[in-house]
Amino acid sequence: MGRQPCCEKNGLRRGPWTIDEDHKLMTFILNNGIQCWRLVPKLAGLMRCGKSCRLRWINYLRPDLKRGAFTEAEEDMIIQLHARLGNRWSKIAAQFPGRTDNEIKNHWNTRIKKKMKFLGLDPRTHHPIEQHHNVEPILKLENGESTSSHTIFNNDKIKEENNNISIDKTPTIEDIGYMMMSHDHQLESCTTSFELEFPQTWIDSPGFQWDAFNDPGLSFH
DNA sequence: AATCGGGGCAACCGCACGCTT
DNA sequence: TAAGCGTGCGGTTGCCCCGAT
Repeated sequence: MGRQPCCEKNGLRRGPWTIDEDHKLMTFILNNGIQCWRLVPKLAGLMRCGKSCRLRWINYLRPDLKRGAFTEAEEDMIIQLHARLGNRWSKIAAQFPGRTDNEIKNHWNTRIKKKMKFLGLDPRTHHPIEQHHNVEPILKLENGESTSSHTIFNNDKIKEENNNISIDKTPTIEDIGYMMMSHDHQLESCTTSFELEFPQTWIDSPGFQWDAFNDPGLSFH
């Protein structure tokens, strides 16, 4: 015997919530609290199923929700928690008061995953995608060519424009980020390459700037 | 100005789990 | 012990917005 659906589907509204529905749900919950989600829509006068009401409340209407973009510290923490917990979004969200599991999951899928791939890390395992440590993140340039962060870092022209960066050391993520932020021209030549530090150290770097990857001239694979 | 495509986010779906009967 | 029920969770979908063409 299969499970009963959580509600009768017939006659119930679906899709985006209206302001009036939000108002009804919020007023009801603030006045009466939540005893049984199945009863909430009936008592609140809503043509929604209880499950939909619960989701709307948790993800959008709760007064303690924190709005706005994720900070770099939050992103770093999400990555660390994901490495430990995997896709247990509710457990991860529990560490972020005011954030929802849905919000964190969406942020992971739309932003952090891409950035990890750029760093040569598998978002599922947090291990390098390649077997070797010298994984080169691949960048696509405006002119359609592909290159790597190594190439950018070792480009003579960029070196000239970033003379505050030593070329005799392994670049830090700050170095790469700085150079990528100022990258507004196409590469003309490649020079010697070097071994990158293990990518995980980039993420752990306290000065790591994700914004470095928003350079309009670059896109991620 | 119109169209297209991609990104981001809200919401839905189905399953799992724990509690009750 | 098994069935029913309510809720939570994670994956997926669909829609809207915005930038590019």
